[in-house]
Amino acid sequence: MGNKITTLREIANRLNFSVSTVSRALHNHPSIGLRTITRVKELAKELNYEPNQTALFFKQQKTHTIGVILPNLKEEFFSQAINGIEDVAKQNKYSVLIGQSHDDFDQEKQIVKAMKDHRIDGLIISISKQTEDYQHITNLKNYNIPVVYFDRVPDLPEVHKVSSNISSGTKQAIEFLIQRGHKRIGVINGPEIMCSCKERTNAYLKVLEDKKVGVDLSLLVSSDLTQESTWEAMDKLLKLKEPPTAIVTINDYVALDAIQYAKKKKLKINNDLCFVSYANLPITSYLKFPPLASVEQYPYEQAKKATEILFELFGKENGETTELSMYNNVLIEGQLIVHNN
Amino acid sequence: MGNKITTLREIANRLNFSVSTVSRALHNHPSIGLRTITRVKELAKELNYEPNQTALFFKQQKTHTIGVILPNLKEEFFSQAINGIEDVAKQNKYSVLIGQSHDDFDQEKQIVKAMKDHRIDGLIISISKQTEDYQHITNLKNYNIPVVYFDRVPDLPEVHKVSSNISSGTKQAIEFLIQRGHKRIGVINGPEIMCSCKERTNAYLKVLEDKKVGVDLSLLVSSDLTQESTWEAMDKLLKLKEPPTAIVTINDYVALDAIQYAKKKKLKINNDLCFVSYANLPITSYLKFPPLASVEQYPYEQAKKATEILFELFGKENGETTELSMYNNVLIEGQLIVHNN
DNA sequence: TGCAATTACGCAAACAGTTGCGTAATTTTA
DNA sequence: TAAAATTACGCAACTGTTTGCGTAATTGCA
Repeated sequence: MGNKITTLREIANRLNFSVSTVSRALHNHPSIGLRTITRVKELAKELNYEPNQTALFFKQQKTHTIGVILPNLKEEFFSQAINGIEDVAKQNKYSVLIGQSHDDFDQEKQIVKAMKDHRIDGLIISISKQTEDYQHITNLKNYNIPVVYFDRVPDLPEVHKVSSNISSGTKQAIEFLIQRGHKRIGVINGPEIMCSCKERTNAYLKVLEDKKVGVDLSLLVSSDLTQESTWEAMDKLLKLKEPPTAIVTINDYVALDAIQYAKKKKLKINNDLCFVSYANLPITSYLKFPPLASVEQYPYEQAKKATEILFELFGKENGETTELSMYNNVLIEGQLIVHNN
Repeated sequence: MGNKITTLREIANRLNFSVSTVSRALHNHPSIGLRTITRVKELAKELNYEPNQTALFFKQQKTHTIGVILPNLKEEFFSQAINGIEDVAKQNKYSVLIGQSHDDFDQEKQIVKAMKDHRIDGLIISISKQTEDYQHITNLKNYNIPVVYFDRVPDLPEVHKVSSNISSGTKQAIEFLIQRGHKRIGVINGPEIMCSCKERTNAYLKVLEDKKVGVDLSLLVSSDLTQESTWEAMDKLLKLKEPPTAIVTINDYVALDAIQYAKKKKLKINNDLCFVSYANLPITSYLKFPPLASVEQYPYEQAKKATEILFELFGKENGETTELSMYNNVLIEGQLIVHNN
């Protein structure tokens, strides 16, 4: 089927009209006669004409495409986030270009560059755990590409971001454990460069203070989110003279690895040692030893909100948004979900 | 930062050259003098010139973008597949436009249309479980957009496809169960319109025949992959006068739901009732009651191979590939993985 | 019948880049 | 010193579409 793709010119030639007349006819421009409009539209339908979007994109300097960069799609947290993004994008007739950084800074930079070259209209990004330097991203404003960060957001004032309220989530988690009688509560946090981690630490300390529970800084350890690193963190905690009776982990995946380690050490999960984490992944319902509770962070809503903000930014475009108050910094409230199986 | 994006014209104007000279200078065209090349390149670097890819794409009628449509990203099978696609795309300096059909035929059609409008250079698709009619996809050849199906492939001869060898996988699964003494082996298959399901049924029947095990067709039930449907299927199987002692399910997710149901019925998993499934998801290692074994289907390799085929097709482009022998139909061998926890 | 108003359409530029062809200027060769 | 060869660059077309402006043809009205 050597079918040629129909263009305006094709239609114009066949009807002996100019390309501009055909274009206007298809758009019901008032300056075009009814008979002409009818003839053009008939032939257009017959030839199955569809405007070449790439030409349009090129002309109007818009690609109707948003870029999404996240650490990975394997974690259900992020695949749910994608749903939120896709839904909003679809409503606005936008397509989604996707890239996984695999938590690698260089890959993240590469993807940003590729997306910039593709002239995406905007970017939604959850930064890699290695990312400390945001130039490759902030640089996008030179290309008039707005950026909204979500979940893993940088600690910068002049950016748009949506993230989970780690403080309140942590408060819920720790208070839950204190209420159940725990006094030595360990924390397996993530890499310190992730700004949510500082927040988690601060919130932890504040709750202990408020509740008059003594603080022991050796209960605070961190993992780079790999299994080995989590096991090392567990090792540190369990080797303390007074090991914790409960552990809060940065997310469910780390919790799973930590639980596995505890099991290997013959500890009774949620008995000798309780776990609470963040994310509340659906798979936990099938798990042998799920965390006792998990802070639901509503990835769909976070991502949806981030995308909505991006589309708002498309609307503005015009003036300088240099006023600090113009930057969105949305916090989504998490909620502690207690598992009962 | 009202930074304008630098164009060839900008450089040309500043140096009093023509746009074409600048373009050629940047490409080291032999007809351009060395001094000119140097001056142009200097200014280009200074102004941070980067060619407008959309203009290029438009001119060469290529978008350097491949579309990927799959049922969802939530299933780890598909998110691993995406990795295979992304890796090959990246090597070829291509970007990936993604869309989830959510197993809905209409959404699938919509996404195909959107991607066609975006003039993707090629499509990789794993069809929705509702899809019986492939016109919206085959129609893409009118736009010279090659398509490669993977995993969930249609039963058509004149298409390129990569899928798992269900027959051999099923053979391994059933023989494994027979070897362990099972004689009444149930099957929870997927919707009949999925062509892998027929294959699974046929392979099942063939193995039973080869091994001289009697066939009872009431042991063959199907689920539409939702939890409710799987539970109904389980209900049918367990209510048989002679219920099965082992069940093979179409994938791990269905297995998990089936196992949950069996548990509710107070059956001892992998004791009263054994499960074997397909996919071998990593999460099963954390599970309370994982299937006894699962046929690994290598989604990364499947998707990678599909993408490689797509890029080969980009190479051809030229003549009609109407010869049936020209169509790729790759089967990836699965392997039964026995879990031991 | 002549002039204004209206209708109906085409020309060309614009978006950013590439490229065949043409040509002026310079250098080489006879 | 004139012709030939080479060097160095510009013009214009092309990708498909939209749109400001201009103009020819038709109609209305006096």
